[in-house]
Amino acid sequence: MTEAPVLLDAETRAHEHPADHRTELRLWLRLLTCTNLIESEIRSRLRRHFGVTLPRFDLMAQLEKAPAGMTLGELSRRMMVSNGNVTGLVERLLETGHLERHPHPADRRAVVVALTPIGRQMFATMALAHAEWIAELCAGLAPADVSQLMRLLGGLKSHVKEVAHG
Amino acid sequence: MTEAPVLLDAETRAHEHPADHRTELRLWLRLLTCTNLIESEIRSRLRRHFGVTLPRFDLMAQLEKAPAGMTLGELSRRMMVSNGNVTGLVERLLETGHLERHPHPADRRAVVVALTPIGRQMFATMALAHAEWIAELCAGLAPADVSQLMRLLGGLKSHVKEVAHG
DNA sequence: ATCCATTCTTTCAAGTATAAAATACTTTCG
DNA sequence: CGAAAGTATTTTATACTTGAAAGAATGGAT
Repeated sequence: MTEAPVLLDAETRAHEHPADHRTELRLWLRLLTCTNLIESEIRSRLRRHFGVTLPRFDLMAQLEKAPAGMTLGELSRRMMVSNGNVTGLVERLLETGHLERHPHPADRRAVVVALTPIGRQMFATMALAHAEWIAELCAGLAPADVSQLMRLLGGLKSHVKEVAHG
Repeated sequence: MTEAPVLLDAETRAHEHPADHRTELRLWLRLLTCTNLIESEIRSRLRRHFGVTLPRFDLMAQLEKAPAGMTLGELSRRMMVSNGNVTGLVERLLETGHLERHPHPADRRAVVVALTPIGRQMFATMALAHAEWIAELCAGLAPADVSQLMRLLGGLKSHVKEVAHG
């Protein structure tokens, strides 16, 4: 079974000697760990300080950026979650008075939801704390590290989008 | 409202002029987006190719690394999810014959679960595909980028752990 | 030997999430 | 106009997840 060493380009080599991709796996694991650590810390602080869940905070954050409101489908796309999920989240936020519904001016299928004044006020308070928490959690990185990370993750993000949807 | 410029250390400045932390927020958003994009792509491929959910794959991946099996608590810690969550996942994997239970040799409170031969075989197949998918999704990064990212995320991870638990 | 804090698992309720099918509406084009 | 194609939302079913509480077992201290 011994073979003479042969020069091969990268693609051929990958077919002949299937790489174990160990490095990429470790990177993915670390990326996942970082995200999970931050996310669960934020989740528990939101609950402790404001009695709010992270998905609800995220939904309100999207609406804050659209003062005129947004359709459920638009919310679903921006939050990168399923339609049915958004329906349920909106229902609960309507009950608590943070959101209000309007008919879509042009499209009778669509519903537009927007923050109520109370919801907007509530979100403003939470967003301030949230930004400080994120900064605190990222404080281990020097400013140069932050921009390095932005750049590298930007490249990763656009490549993943290509692979996934392209 | 004009003020004479004053030299302040970082902490004082943060109190006087509460920073908006825009950069850190953008970094967090991008980190989250990258993770979610990859995760949902992997999730849908696992379902399409193997009819398996990501949580179940993750659980099997932990058990693969411990041929003698593992207690539920240990699984819960390594997967960074709640105890009750693991109980449910294990139940379903027992039903499908991928896992088996043994009493813990020394501790009667604990339950040890391990992959069955079928589970191990199944996981081996999936793990191979999974590693290739991750490598494909990371292919946008040069090898130097990968190690840069590893280093930067490593720093972030340890700092977050300190802030969260320390 | 008994108490007690801790650890391990299960259970429960509420909430979050997906996928797939169903329903309702709009636009386009014949 | 009216059918077809496409878009928007809801519904349904199932699965995942957490947080909290409860029960069983352990190990150490008295």
